[in-house]
Amino acid sequence: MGTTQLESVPEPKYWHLKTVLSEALDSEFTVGEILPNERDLAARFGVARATLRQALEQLELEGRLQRRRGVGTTGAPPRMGVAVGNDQQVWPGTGDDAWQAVDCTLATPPAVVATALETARDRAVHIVRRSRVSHGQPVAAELLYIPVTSVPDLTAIDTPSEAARARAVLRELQRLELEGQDRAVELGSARADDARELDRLPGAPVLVVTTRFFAGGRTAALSVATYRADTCRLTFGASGGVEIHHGPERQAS
Amino acid sequence: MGTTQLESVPEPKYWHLKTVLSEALDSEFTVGEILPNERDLAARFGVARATLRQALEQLELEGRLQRRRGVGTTGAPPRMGVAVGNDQQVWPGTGDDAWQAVDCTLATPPAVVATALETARDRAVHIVRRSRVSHGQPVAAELLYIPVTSVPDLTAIDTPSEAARARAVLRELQRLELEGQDRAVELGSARADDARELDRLPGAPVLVVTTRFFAGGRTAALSVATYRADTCRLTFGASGGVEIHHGPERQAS
DNA sequence: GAGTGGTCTAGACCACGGT
DNA sequence: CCGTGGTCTAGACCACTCG
Repeated sequence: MGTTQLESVPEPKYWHLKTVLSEALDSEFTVGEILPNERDLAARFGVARATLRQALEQLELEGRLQRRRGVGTTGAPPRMGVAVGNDQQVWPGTGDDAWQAVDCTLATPPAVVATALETARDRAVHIVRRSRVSHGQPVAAELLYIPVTSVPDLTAIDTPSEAARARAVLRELQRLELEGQDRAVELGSARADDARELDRLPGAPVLVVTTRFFAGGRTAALSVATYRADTCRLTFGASGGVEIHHGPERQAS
Repeated sequence: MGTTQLESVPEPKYWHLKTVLSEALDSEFTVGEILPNERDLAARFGVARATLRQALEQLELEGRLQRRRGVGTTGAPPRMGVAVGNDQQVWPGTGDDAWQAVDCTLATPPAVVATALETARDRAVHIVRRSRVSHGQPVAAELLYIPVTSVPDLTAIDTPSEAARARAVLRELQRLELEGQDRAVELGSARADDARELDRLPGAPVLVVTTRFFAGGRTAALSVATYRADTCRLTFGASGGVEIHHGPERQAS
């Protein structure tokens, strides 16, 4: 690689650093290999640690590396494809292995959820927590809001565990006829509890997938699933997702 | 002798700041209103500017506010829903209002694209650039890679503009029978050219939507679309979804 | 206890948008 | 020109993991 050409508009240092490190990751480091610590790297490049960190943050955001406090910085494997929607629309928990029910509580939903459900603010809803694991790693945490009116026949429960109660609610929900659903994806940052479940620090970037389930002319359930943005590539559609994709570089203009 | 401290986990300052500011945005500021500059805010909260900025960065990531160099920091409108996939699978540029063709070049694709297209590294592809505007704002930039073999009958062109050539390629592509498509969403950071087109700084967070189009048993085209993550909520509407949102025509200032 | 990444400070200068 | 956010520095201390 040549020397950087001096430009009329100087490139920020951290941006140039990011490029250099990215290339080094491609050529000189293997996945999982730990690279020098931040103080050494900063010294090696002749920049302040904060500047070096700015580059590392971007690379972590792009899923190129992984940093763990007390341990070090390692090269990251390519993002895993996580199927989040096949064409068929189904209730949550249907023939599903990907998600695992955790627990279930009965509470009044936050304001945003209430409006999305078109329910009164003070109507209680079931809140089912589920978690999703892929390739041995936690990849998503979900909160499923189900108005009590959607599962009226839910028998008074005498279940051994929270998880069992969650499954009972889902089973009841599946008896309704699903009329349609609706999905949105946006960027967010992990709340404290989600962060813990996803093994990340609070504020870590996440992809929030919001799904509305329609039945009986109403919104019968609302799912808010937060996926680790650094390790996941959300896939929609038929095939099982093949290609990875990082990368810069296009021909010059 | 230790006195046991119950709240032994101190919340980071920037995290607390973020919460306070977020509440202030909800109650005390209207959309578009400019809030005090960073130096004032930092002084007001008794923290260093860098710490204050850490909080602002998160809020910007979540689409709560918008910062522009030389201007200031303003409250942001709710994210706009951007339809990125209806169930029907169609070729790009079909009955299309959302996207606008910009130009078209012929070049060899980057390595990642070549493998995704299952084409030889040195085979040229058409690269069509398109941009998408919603509510008067640029929201996405797209690169469409189309192997020359997908549009063999493309006549030697004598078009007045680059944009016209782009449209010609798309028209030719639409003559094939679309056998299926494949989508993935992941987090990325804007390359320099995309950033310019999206009116953001390089490195700004973007949602990268990769779509593969299948025809004739091959991947006939590959679309890589980068959406502004701060202002966009990608919707995959299926049903007769009730999408609202709001082009709030507030007075220009 | 040693070493790692995470947080925080108090400055400085730069690039940009408006006047 | 001025004021804004963007970049950068050279330190410091904290929280965590591991041997």
